[in-house]
Amino acid sequence: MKVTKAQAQANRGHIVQTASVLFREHGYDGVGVADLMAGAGFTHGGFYKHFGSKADLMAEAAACGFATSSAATAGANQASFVEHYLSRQHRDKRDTGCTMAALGGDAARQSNTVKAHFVAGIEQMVADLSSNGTAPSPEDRAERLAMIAQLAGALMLSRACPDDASLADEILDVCRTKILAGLTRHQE
Amino acid sequence: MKVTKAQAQANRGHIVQTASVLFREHGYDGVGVADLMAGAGFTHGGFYKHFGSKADLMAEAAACGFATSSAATAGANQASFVEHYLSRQHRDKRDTGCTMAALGGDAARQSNTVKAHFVAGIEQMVADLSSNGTAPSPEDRAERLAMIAQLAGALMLSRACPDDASLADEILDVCRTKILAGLTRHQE
DNA sequence: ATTATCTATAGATCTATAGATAATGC
DNA sequence: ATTATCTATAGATCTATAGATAATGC
Repeated sequence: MKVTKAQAQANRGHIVQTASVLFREHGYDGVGVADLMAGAGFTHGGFYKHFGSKADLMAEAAACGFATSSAATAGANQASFVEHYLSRQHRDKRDTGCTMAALGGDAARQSNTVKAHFVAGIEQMVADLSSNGTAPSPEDRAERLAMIAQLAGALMLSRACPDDASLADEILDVCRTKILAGLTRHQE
Repeated sequence: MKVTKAQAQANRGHIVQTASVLFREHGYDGVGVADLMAGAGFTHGGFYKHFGSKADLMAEAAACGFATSSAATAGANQASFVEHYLSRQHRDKRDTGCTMAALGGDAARQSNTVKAHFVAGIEQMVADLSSNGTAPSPEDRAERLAMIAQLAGALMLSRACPDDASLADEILDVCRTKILAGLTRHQE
């Protein structure tokens, strides 16, 4: 039954990663501890040897979700990032997509610990959207924060439409057009 | 125990209205049938004489939430609507605020019936933002949809920050500035 | 000896239903 | 006679804990 310390740590990490996926798919309240553990390949009893509570795992899972998104984002230029973010593929695959858009609404109802990870995730995205490593000017920072709000809002609203509603694609399309136009205007 | 037919209909409406508030505050999964009925002043057993299921009520509550928002929105000019939408008061009072921002993320995980009410709610907001009764031009429609996505995203992300995070206000401020600048530019 | 995981379960809560009650509506 | 509401409960599920098991780590 017992495993090596290294394996136990790996198992713990796997639970966090599984949770970050299942929470994005079903919401914080939509998946139970037993589901999370079963998804990671364990029985639910062992959960509390790894985490103090479900709320503790929610915080770690948020950080994990932001970290994987950031790894994928960093390095891409802004235009291609926007194209991907507002793609139908991203909208239709919530479980591995942006944590902000999938769980931002849920986060408002969670503890400050969970919320603090959302602040860090948003700041990380602002940083990832910098072409170089230097801190952005106040104008650039404002521009990026406003863009992030529009991206997350567009994705959330598009996902709130039934599959057959033309509005779902329309929201993505109008926001993509408008944001990309803003980027080229800004580059001049 | 029994009440008049008119009173029963009024009670039903009161349950829907209470639900639209409690759902916005706690999420669709965060409040149970017993809580909803207790909030409206009833015991939970009577619920199923009014509604077929909790999911049925969720759809009606969404429509109710959008209807009350629309009644408050219609008539205001775009700038003052934006000022109110991105105010700290609106952010800090989720239960009677915009249903889109409070439950958009939850709606993605609900039935197409619930989602259809979100489409209707978004279309209603587009219509309410028209100064006159005529249908907007494609350009105006795109402009409004993009603005709605940014408004809802900004509110959602601001609410996902801890109370003491300066980012919460910053998100509202940068989006307000940027949207209002766009409105005046567009009016020229 | 320690501990990661498993089996089993306590206690609370959730959706939904059944049957009683008491007032309306014919 | 009908029915809106209430009391009570069934059956499922949820978070968390207790104790057993079996392998690691000293």
